[in-house]
Amino acid sequence: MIHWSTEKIEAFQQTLLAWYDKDGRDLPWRRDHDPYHVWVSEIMLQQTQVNTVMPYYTRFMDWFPTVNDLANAPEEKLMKAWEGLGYYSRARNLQKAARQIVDDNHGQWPTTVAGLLDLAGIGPYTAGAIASIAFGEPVPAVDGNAFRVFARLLEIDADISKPQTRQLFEQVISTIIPADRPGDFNQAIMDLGSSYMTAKNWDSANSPVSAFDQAFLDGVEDQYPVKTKKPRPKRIPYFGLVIQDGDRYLLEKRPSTGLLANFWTFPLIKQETLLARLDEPETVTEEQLVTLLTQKVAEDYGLNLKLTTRPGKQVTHTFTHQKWLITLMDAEWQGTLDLSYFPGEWLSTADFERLALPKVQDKMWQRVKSEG
DNA sequence: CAGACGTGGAG
DNA sequence: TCTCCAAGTCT
Repeated sequence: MIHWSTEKIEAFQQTLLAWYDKDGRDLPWRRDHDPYHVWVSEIMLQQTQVNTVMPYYTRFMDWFPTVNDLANAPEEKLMKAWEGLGYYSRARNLQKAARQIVDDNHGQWPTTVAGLLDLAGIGPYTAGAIASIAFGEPVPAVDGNAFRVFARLLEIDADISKPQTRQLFEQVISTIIPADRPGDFNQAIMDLGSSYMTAKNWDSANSPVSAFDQAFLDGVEDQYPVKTKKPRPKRIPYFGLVIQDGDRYLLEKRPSTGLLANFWTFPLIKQETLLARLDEPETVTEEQLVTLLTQKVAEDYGLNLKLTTRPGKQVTHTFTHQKWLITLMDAEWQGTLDLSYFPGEWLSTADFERLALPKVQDKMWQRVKSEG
Protein backbone atom coordinates (compact mmCIF):
# COMPACT_ATOMS: atom_id res chain seq x y z
CA MET A 1 0.00 0.00 0.00
CA ILE A 2 1.02 3.59 -0.61
CA HIS A 3 1.21 6.59 1.75
CA TRP A 4 -0.09 10.14 1.49
CA SER A 5 1.70 13.36 2.45
CA THR A 6 0.06 15.99 4.63
CA GLU A 7 -0.51 18.17 1.57
CA LYS A 8 -2.19 15.36 -0.31
CA ILE A 9 -4.41 14.56 2.68
CA GLU A 10 -5.59 18.17 2.90
CA ALA A 11 -6.24 18.32 -0.84
CA PHE A 12 -8.25 15.10 -0.64
CA GLN A 13 -10.38 16.39 2.26
CA GLN A 14 -11.07 19.62 0.41
CA THR A 15 -12.00 17.88 -2.84
CA LEU A 16 -14.19 15.25 -1.17
CA LEU A 17 -16.12 17.68 1.05
CA ALA A 18 -16.64 20.19 -1.77
CA TRP A 19 -18.17 17.38 -3.83
CA TYR A 20 -20.30 16.24 -0.88
CA ASP A 21 -21.58 19.78 -0.29
CA LYS A 22 -22.63 19.96 -3.92
CA ASP A 23 -23.72 16.41 -4.76
CA GLY A 24 -24.27 14.65 -1.42
CA ARG A 25 -27.60 12.80 -1.26
CA ASP A 26 -30.59 14.40 0.44
CA LEU A 27 -31.81 11.52 2.61
CA PRO A 28 -34.60 11.60 5.23
CA TRP A 29 -32.20 10.86 8.07
CA ARG A 30 -29.79 13.59 7.02
CA ARG A 31 -32.19 16.47 7.68
CA ASP A 32 -30.72 16.93 11.15
CA HIS A 33 -28.06 15.32 13.36
CA ASP A 34 -30.43 13.99 15.99
CA PRO A 35 -28.70 10.90 17.40
CA TYR A 36 -32.01 8.99 17.40
CA HIS A 37 -32.47 9.62 13.69
CA VAL A 38 -28.85 8.80 12.87
CA TRP A 39 -28.98 5.65 15.00
CA VAL A 40 -32.22 4.16 13.62
CA SER A 41 -31.13 4.82 10.04
CA GLU A 42 -27.69 3.27 10.60
CA ILE A 43 -29.17 0.09 12.07
CA MET A 44 -31.68 -0.23 9.23
CA LEU A 45 -28.95 0.34 6.65
CA GLN A 46 -26.82 -2.54 7.90
CA GLN A 47 -26.53 -4.98 4.97
CA THR A 48 -29.54 -3.24 3.42
CA GLN A 49 -29.80 -0.84 0.49
CA VAL A 50 -30.89 2.79 0.83
CA ASN A 51 -33.93 2.39 -1.42
CA THR A 52 -35.17 -0.51 0.66
CA VAL A 53 -34.74 1.38 3.93
CA MET A 54 -36.47 4.62 2.87
CA PRO A 55 -40.14 3.64 3.44
CA TYR A 56 -39.27 1.64 6.57
CA TYR A 57 -37.47 4.63 8.09
CA THR A 58 -40.33 7.03 7.41
CA ARG A 59 -42.93 4.70 8.91
CA PHE A 60 -40.68 3.91 11.89
CA MET A 61 -40.36 7.60 12.78
CA ASP A 62 -44.12 7.95 12.39
CA TRP A 63 -44.80 5.05 14.76
CA PHE A 64 -41.93 5.71 17.18
CA PRO A 65 -41.03 9.43 17.03
CA THR A 66 -38.68 9.38 20.03
CA VAL A 67 -36.35 6.97 21.77
CA ASN A 68 -38.89 6.91 24.60
CA ASP A 69 -41.64 5.74 22.27
CA LEU A 70 -39.37 2.98 21.02
CA ALA A 71 -38.44 1.89 24.54
CA ASN A 72 -42.13 1.52 25.43
CA ALA A 73 -43.32 0.00 22.14
CA PRO A 74 -45.23 -3.31 22.19
CA GLU A 75 -43.21 -6.23 20.79
CA GLU A 76 -45.79 -6.96 18.09
CA LYS A 77 -45.78 -3.40 16.77
CA LEU A 78 -41.99 -3.27 16.76
CA MET A 79 -41.72 -6.47 14.72
CA LYS A 80 -44.45 -5.31 12.35
CA ALA A 81 -42.40 -2.17 11.75
CA TRP A 82 -39.42 -4.37 10.84
CA GLU A 83 -41.34 -7.01 8.85
CA GLY A 84 -39.53 -7.71 5.59
CA LEU A 85 -36.27 -5.95 6.51
CA GLY A 86 -34.61 -9.13 7.77
CA TYR A 87 -31.91 -9.61 10.40
CA TYR A 88 -34.63 -9.22 13.02
CA SER A 89 -32.25 -9.18 15.98
CA ARG A 90 -31.51 -5.65 14.81
CA ALA A 91 -35.02 -4.61 15.83
CA ARG A 92 -34.84 -6.38 19.17
CA ASN A 93 -31.43 -4.88 19.93
CA LEU A 94 -32.75 -1.48 18.90
CA GLN A 95 -35.40 -1.64 21.61
CA LYS A 96 -32.91 -3.05 24.11
CA ALA A 97 -30.61 -0.10 23.49
CA ALA A 98 -33.53 2.34 23.70
CA ARG A 99 -34.30 0.92 27.15
CA GLN A 100 -30.65 1.18 28.14
CA ILE A 101 -30.76 4.89 27.28
CA VAL A 102 -34.15 5.61 28.86
CA ASP A 103 -33.96 3.38 31.94
CA ASP A 104 -30.24 3.18 32.75
CA ASN A 105 -29.00 6.53 31.47
CA HIS A 106 -31.89 8.94 32.26
CA GLY A 107 -32.60 9.41 28.55
CA GLN A 108 -29.10 10.70 27.90
CA TRP A 109 -27.09 9.46 24.89
CA PRO A 110 -23.50 8.34 25.22
CA THR A 111 -21.58 10.82 23.03
CA THR A 112 -18.39 8.86 22.36
CA VAL A 113 -17.50 5.67 20.51
CA ALA A 114 -16.54 4.01 23.78
CA GLY A 115 -19.91 4.83 25.37
CA LEU A 116 -21.94 3.94 22.29
CA LEU A 117 -20.30 0.50 22.08
CA ASP A 118 -22.04 -0.44 25.33
CA LEU A 119 -25.44 -0.23 23.65
CA ALA A 120 -27.04 -3.40 22.24
CA GLY A 121 -26.61 -3.84 18.52
CA ILE A 122 -23.99 -1.11 18.18
CA GLY A 123 -20.61 -2.31 16.92
CA PRO A 124 -17.52 -0.44 15.75
CA TYR A 125 -19.04 0.82 12.51
CA THR A 126 -22.30 2.15 13.97
CA ALA A 127 -20.53 3.64 17.00
CA GLY A 128 -18.20 5.53 14.67
CA ALA A 129 -21.08 6.70 12.49
CA ILE A 130 -23.17 8.04 15.38
CA ALA A 131 -20.19 9.57 17.20
CA SER A 132 -18.98 11.39 14.11
CA ILE A 133 -22.32 12.40 12.57
CA ALA A 134 -24.33 13.25 15.67
CA PHE A 135 -21.57 14.33 18.06
CA GLY A 136 -18.69 15.47 15.86
CA GLU A 137 -16.11 13.06 17.24
CA PRO A 138 -13.28 12.71 14.68
CA VAL A 139 -13.46 8.92 14.33
CA PRO A 140 -13.80 6.71 11.22
CA ALA A 141 -16.97 4.77 10.38
CA VAL A 142 -15.68 1.75 8.51
CA ASP A 143 -18.44 0.02 6.59
CA GLY A 144 -18.29 -1.85 3.29
CA ASN A 145 -18.06 1.41 1.38
CA ALA A 146 -15.12 2.70 3.41
CA PHE A 147 -13.33 -0.63 3.01
CA ARG A 148 -13.79 -0.53 -0.76
CA VAL A 149 -13.04 3.18 -1.25
CA PHE A 150 -9.84 3.24 0.80
CA ALA A 151 -8.69 -0.15 -0.47
CA ARG A 152 -8.78 1.34 -3.99
CA LEU A 153 -7.47 4.81 -3.14
CA LEU A 154 -4.41 3.38 -1.38
CA GLU A 155 -4.24 -0.06 -2.98
CA ILE A 156 -4.59 -1.76 0.37
CA ASP A 157 -4.53 -5.52 -0.21
CA ALA A 158 -5.46 -6.75 3.27
CA ASP A 159 -8.44 -9.19 3.20
CA ILE A 160 -11.47 -7.18 4.38
CA SER A 161 -13.38 -10.35 5.25
CA LYS A 162 -11.03 -10.89 8.19
CA PRO A 163 -12.10 -9.06 11.39
CA GLN A 164 -8.50 -8.09 12.11
CA THR A 165 -8.29 -6.00 8.95
CA ARG A 166 -10.69 -3.41 10.37
CA GLN A 167 -7.98 -2.07 12.66
CA LEU A 168 -5.68 -1.38 9.72
CA PHE A 169 -8.35 0.61 7.91
CA GLU A 170 -9.33 2.50 11.06
CA GLN A 171 -5.71 3.55 11.55
CA VAL A 172 -5.31 4.68 7.96
CA ILE A 173 -8.61 6.60 7.88
CA SER A 174 -7.83 8.22 11.25
CA THR A 175 -4.86 9.98 9.65
CA ILE A 176 -7.05 11.27 6.79
CA ILE A 177 -10.31 12.26 8.51
CA PRO A 178 -10.66 16.03 9.11
CA ALA A 179 -11.14 17.09 12.74
CA ASP A 180 -13.71 19.77 11.88
CA ARG A 181 -16.12 17.72 9.71
CA PRO A 182 -15.75 14.02 10.56
CA GLY A 183 -19.46 13.22 10.07
CA ASP A 184 -19.62 14.80 6.62
CA PHE A 185 -16.37 13.09 5.69
CA ASN A 186 -17.67 9.63 6.65
CA GLN A 187 -20.96 10.19 4.84
CA ALA A 188 -19.14 11.50 1.77
CA ILE A 189 -17.09 8.29 1.64
CA MET A 190 -20.32 6.28 1.75
CA ASP A 191 -21.86 8.34 -1.05
CA LEU A 192 -18.70 7.87 -3.07
CA GLY A 193 -18.80 4.13 -2.46
CA SER A 194 -22.37 3.87 -3.65
CA SER A 195 -21.92 6.01 -6.77
CA TYR A 196 -18.56 6.29 -8.56
CA MET A 197 -16.76 3.64 -6.55
CA THR A 198 -19.24 0.76 -6.42
CA ALA A 199 -18.26 -2.90 -6.17
CA LYS A 200 -19.38 -3.58 -9.72
CA ASN A 201 -19.83 -1.22 -12.68
CA TRP A 202 -17.80 1.54 -11.06
CA ASP A 203 -17.10 4.82 -12.83
CA SER A 204 -13.75 5.80 -11.38
CA ALA A 205 -12.89 8.07 -14.30
CA ASN A 206 -15.66 10.51 -13.38
CA SER A 207 -15.18 10.24 -9.63
CA PRO A 208 -14.43 13.59 -7.91
CA VAL A 209 -11.38 11.94 -6.33
CA SER A 210 -10.09 10.10 -9.40
CA ALA A 211 -6.74 11.89 -9.08
CA PHE A 212 -6.32 10.29 -5.63
CA ASP A 213 -7.49 6.83 -6.75
CA GLN A 214 -4.35 4.73 -7.19
CA ALA A 215 -6.26 1.62 -8.29
CA PHE A 216 -7.94 3.71 -11.00
CA LEU A 217 -4.65 5.30 -12.06
CA ASP A 218 -3.20 1.79 -12.39
CA GLY A 219 -6.35 0.39 -13.99
CA VAL A 220 -6.74 -2.29 -11.32
CA GLU A 221 -10.03 -1.38 -9.60
CA ASP A 222 -11.21 -4.96 -10.05
CA GLN A 223 -8.48 -6.17 -7.70
CA TYR A 224 -9.78 -4.13 -4.74
CA PRO A 225 -10.92 -4.72 -2.15
CA VAL A 226 -9.52 -8.18 -1.46
CA LYS A 227 -12.27 -10.33 0.02
CA THR A 228 -12.55 -14.12 0.42
CA LYS A 229 -15.90 -15.41 -0.72
CA LYS A 230 -18.36 -17.21 1.48
CA PRO A 231 -19.67 -20.77 0.99
CA ARG A 232 -22.98 -21.18 -0.81
CA PRO A 233 -26.13 -21.80 1.19
CA LYS A 234 -26.60 -25.38 2.41
CA ARG A 235 -29.69 -27.06 0.96
CA ILE A 236 -32.08 -28.27 3.66
CA PRO A 237 -35.28 -30.22 2.77
CA TYR A 238 -38.31 -29.69 5.02
CA PHE A 239 -41.90 -30.82 5.25
CA GLY A 240 -44.36 -27.98 5.86
CA LEU A 241 -47.70 -28.94 7.40
CA VAL A 242 -50.87 -27.19 6.24
CA ILE A 243 -53.33 -27.98 9.01
CA GLN A 244 -56.57 -26.11 8.32
CA ASP A 245 -59.76 -25.78 10.37
CA GLY A 246 -62.24 -23.46 8.70
CA ASP A 247 -60.52 -20.10 8.28
CA ARG A 248 -57.86 -20.97 10.83
CA TYR A 249 -54.47 -22.67 10.40
CA LEU A 250 -52.25 -24.32 12.96
CA LEU A 251 -48.97 -22.40 13.15
CA GLU A 252 -45.91 -23.11 15.25
CA LYS A 253 -44.00 -20.44 17.13
CA ARG A 254 -40.29 -20.80 16.50
CA PRO A 255 -37.81 -20.88 19.42
CA SER A 256 -36.65 -17.60 20.95
CA THR A 257 -33.15 -18.04 19.55
CA GLY A 258 -31.73 -18.80 16.13
CA LEU A 259 -33.11 -18.28 12.65
CA LEU A 260 -36.45 -16.39 12.54
CA ALA A 261 -36.60 -16.40 16.34
CA ASN A 262 -40.14 -16.11 17.78
CA PHE A 263 -41.77 -15.98 14.35
CA TRP A 264 -44.89 -17.92 13.36
CA THR A 265 -44.70 -20.43 10.49
CA PHE A 266 -46.58 -23.49 9.31
CA PRO A 267 -45.10 -26.41 11.30
CA LEU A 268 -41.77 -27.32 9.66
CA ILE A 269 -40.07 -30.70 10.04
CA LYS A 270 -36.52 -31.17 8.81
CA GLN A 271 -36.46 -34.27 6.57
CA GLU A 272 -33.05 -35.19 7.92
CA THR A 273 -34.59 -35.95 11.31
CA LEU A 274 -36.72 -38.60 9.59
CA LEU A 275 -33.88 -40.16 7.61
CA ALA A 276 -31.90 -40.67 10.80
CA ARG A 277 -34.31 -43.47 11.68
CA LEU A 278 -33.56 -45.47 8.56
CA ASP A 279 -30.93 -48.14 7.95
CA GLU A 280 -30.44 -47.08 4.34
CA PRO A 281 -31.47 -43.42 4.08
CA GLU A 282 -30.04 -43.24 0.55
CA THR A 283 -32.82 -45.43 -0.87
CA VAL A 284 -35.81 -43.92 0.97
CA THR A 285 -39.11 -43.72 -0.95
CA GLU A 286 -41.64 -40.90 -0.82
CA GLU A 287 -44.10 -43.28 0.83
CA GLN A 288 -41.61 -44.20 3.57
CA LEU A 289 -40.92 -40.54 4.28
CA VAL A 290 -44.62 -39.76 4.71
CA THR A 291 -45.00 -42.70 7.08
CA LEU A 292 -42.02 -41.52 9.14
CA LEU A 293 -43.34 -37.96 9.13
CA THR A 294 -46.74 -39.12 10.40
CA GLN A 295 -45.03 -41.05 13.21
CA LYS A 296 -42.79 -38.16 14.21
CA VAL A 297 -45.62 -35.63 14.34
CA ALA A 298 -47.56 -38.05 16.54
CA GLU A 299 -44.61 -38.67 18.85
CA ASP A 300 -43.25 -35.12 19.12
CA TYR A 301 -46.48 -33.12 19.03
CA GLY A 302 -49.19 -35.65 19.99
CA LEU A 303 -50.98 -34.88 16.72
CA ASN A 304 -52.59 -37.81 14.90
CA LEU A 305 -52.79 -36.68 11.30
CA LYS A 306 -53.42 -38.23 7.93
CA LEU A 307 -50.90 -36.52 5.67
CA THR A 308 -51.07 -36.24 1.90
CA THR A 309 -49.02 -34.36 -0.65
CA ARG A 310 -49.86 -33.08 -4.11
CA PRO A 311 -47.76 -31.93 -7.08
CA GLY A 312 -46.97 -28.21 -7.15
CA LYS A 313 -46.52 -27.93 -3.43
CA GLN A 314 -42.80 -27.19 -3.45
CA VAL A 315 -41.69 -23.89 -1.89
CA THR A 316 -38.07 -22.74 -1.76
CA HIS A 317 -36.53 -19.92 0.21
CA THR A 318 -32.89 -18.88 0.40
CA PHE A 319 -31.28 -17.25 3.42
CA THR A 320 -27.67 -16.09 3.59
CA HIS A 321 -26.43 -19.51 4.65
CA GLN A 322 -29.36 -21.92 4.12
CA LYS A 323 -31.64 -22.85 1.26
CA TRP A 324 -34.91 -24.37 2.42
CA LEU A 325 -36.70 -26.80 0.08
CA ILE A 326 -40.17 -27.23 1.54
CA THR A 327 -42.71 -29.87 0.55
CA LEU A 328 -46.14 -28.76 1.73
CA MET A 329 -48.37 -31.51 3.17
CA ASP A 330 -52.14 -31.38 3.68
CA ALA A 331 -53.51 -32.83 6.90
CA GLU A 332 -56.77 -34.44 7.94
CA TRP A 333 -57.74 -35.66 11.42
CA GLN A 334 -60.59 -37.04 13.51
CA GLY A 335 -62.32 -35.18 16.33
CA THR A 336 -60.46 -32.36 18.08
CA LEU A 337 -56.72 -31.81 18.01
CA ASP A 338 -55.06 -31.71 21.42
CA LEU A 339 -52.43 -28.95 21.36
CA SER A 340 -50.96 -29.74 24.79
CA TYR A 341 -47.66 -30.86 23.30
CA PHE A 342 -47.57 -28.53 20.31
CA PRO A 343 -45.61 -25.26 20.47
CA GLY A 344 -48.13 -23.16 18.58
CA GLU A 345 -51.74 -22.06 18.12
CA TRP A 346 -54.61 -21.77 15.67
CA LEU A 347 -54.33 -18.45 13.84
CA SER A 348 -56.94 -16.90 11.57
CA THR A 349 -56.19 -15.26 8.25
CA ALA A 350 -56.97 -11.96 9.98
CA ASP A 351 -54.10 -12.71 12.37
CA PHE A 352 -51.81 -13.16 9.37
CA GLU A 353 -52.35 -9.49 8.49
CA ARG A 354 -51.85 -8.24 12.01
CA LEU A 355 -48.73 -10.21 12.88
CA ALA A 356 -45.25 -9.82 11.45
CA LEU A 357 -44.54 -12.93 9.38
CA PRO A 358 -41.25 -13.95 7.78
CA LYS A 359 -40.92 -14.09 4.00
CA VAL A 360 -40.79 -17.89 3.89
CA GLN A 361 -44.15 -18.14 5.69
CA ASP A 362 -45.63 -15.61 3.27
CA LYS A 363 -44.40 -17.74 0.36
CA MET A 364 -46.01 -20.86 1.81
CA TRP A 365 -49.24 -18.98 2.53
CA GLN A 366 -49.45 -17.53 -0.99
CA ARG A 367 -49.02 -21.03 -2.38
CA VAL A 368 -51.75 -22.51 -0.16
CA LYS A 369 -54.11 -19.63 -0.95
CA SER A 370 -53.67 -19.94 -4.69
CA GLU A 371 -54.40 -23.66 -4.63
CA GLY A 372 -57.47 -23.35 -2.38
C1' DC B 1 -12.13 -16.45 14.42
C1' DA B 2 -15.81 -18.48 11.40
C1' DG B 3 -20.34 -18.83 11.04
C1' DA B 4 -25.06 -17.34 12.08
C1' DC B 5 -28.28 -14.06 10.93
C1' DG B 6 -32.97 -11.98 6.06
C1' DT B 7 -34.27 -9.91 2.18
C1' DG B 8 -34.35 -7.75 -2.42
C1' DG B 9 -31.95 -6.21 -6.50
C1' DA B 10 -28.61 -6.63 -10.33
C1' DG B 11 -26.19 -9.14 -13.89
C1' DT C 1 -31.37 -20.47 -11.37
C1' DC C 2 -27.23 -18.77 -9.42
C1' DT C 3 -23.85 -15.56 -7.54
C1' DC C 4 -22.70 -11.52 -5.47
C1' DC C 5 -23.81 -7.42 -3.29
C1' DA C 6 -26.06 -3.82 0.30
C1' DA C 7 -24.31 1.90 5.76
C1' DG C 8 -22.61 -5.14 10.38
C1' DT C 9 -23.13 -7.36 14.92
C1' DC C 10 -23.04 -11.17 17.93
C1' DT C 11 -21.27 -15.50 19.63
